[in-house]
Amino acid sequence: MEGRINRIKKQLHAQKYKLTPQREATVRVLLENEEDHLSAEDVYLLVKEKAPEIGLATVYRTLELLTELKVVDKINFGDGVSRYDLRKEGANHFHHHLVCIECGAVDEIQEDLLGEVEKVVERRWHFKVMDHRLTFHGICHRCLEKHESENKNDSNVHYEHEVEKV
Amino acid sequence: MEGRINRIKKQLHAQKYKLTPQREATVRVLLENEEDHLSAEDVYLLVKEKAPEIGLATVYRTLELLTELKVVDKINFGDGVSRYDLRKEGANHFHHHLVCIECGAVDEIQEDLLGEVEKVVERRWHFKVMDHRLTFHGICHRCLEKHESENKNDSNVHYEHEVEKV
DNA sequence: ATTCATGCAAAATCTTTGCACTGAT
DNA sequence: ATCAGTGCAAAGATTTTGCATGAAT
Repeated sequence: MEGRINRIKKQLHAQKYKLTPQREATVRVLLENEEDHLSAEDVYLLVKEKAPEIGLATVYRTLELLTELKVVDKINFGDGVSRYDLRKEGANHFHHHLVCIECGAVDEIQEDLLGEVEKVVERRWHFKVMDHRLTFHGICHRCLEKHESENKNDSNVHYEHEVEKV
Repeated sequence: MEGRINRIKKQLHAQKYKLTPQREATVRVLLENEEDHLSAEDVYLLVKEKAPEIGLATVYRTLELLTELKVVDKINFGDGVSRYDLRKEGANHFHHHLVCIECGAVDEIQEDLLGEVEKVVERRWHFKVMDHRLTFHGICHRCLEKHESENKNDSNVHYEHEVEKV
């Protein structure tokens, strides 16, 4: 982990930015919650635990900076907030997401599934692909399993019979 | 076009909603600007031309309703606003987008390029895919062509020689 | 009459900005 | 002394909500 912080530090220096204590605390929070998709507010609250004096505006400014440097990706799943997702080191593509429409869980796919598709796009649409965003909406494996066990007992439930409230 | 409006009307009625004049005006604007990716504000301004008394809140409520009915898709390209994109009739998948990072143009791909990829996701991640969002970021064919003609004259420019300001 | 939808304005959210101040060269 | 970076509060922007009014059965 120290290694990754150091490399981010170098990236900052290369562009004449400093790794201030506030920025470092923010980066650490992102590294420690790599699996999650934190909003700016989420990051702020977590950073506050280590560095209580930090301001929300600084968090926003840091996240913007990290987005510029492509250390994180700013994503949007359709609720009103932007979320920030650390890039895997050496990843030249943005990983994909599986959003469960039942429980809201967001899982990640690291593999690049789009190699062939990108070739098609470059050839057929004459479009130079630099990056991509791919999100699937559907039902996650956990919810699917839950349904299977429920269905053992529910196979002849009739919702039409629901009692109307008077 | 009248046919499409009628079908949308039926979809509304099926869910006990009415096609009020305001809703109809909103739908017409969407149909007339099918190629674009209008924000709520954009829609509001266009609807106002036909029905000047309409309120912005009604436009928001109508767009929300149409999103629920899957007549439109609510999308987000990362600027702060939601955009609304009419679904092609009969399309069971959401079309893809090509966003140019130079000129900002957004082109659409109607073809479904993800059939194989979705099968992989369902098998390998045990995830039931219901819908997807795919956006490529890169350089569109217009900008690429512009570069090619510029490069005829620019092939030996050296940016390192830029003069520093004192 | 009742119910659904509307317009307006106010409120709520999320994000950005202005400004005075601090801390490191 | 300079200058990037910070915290705070205010402003901005987008979207949602409360409520009185209006239209349609």
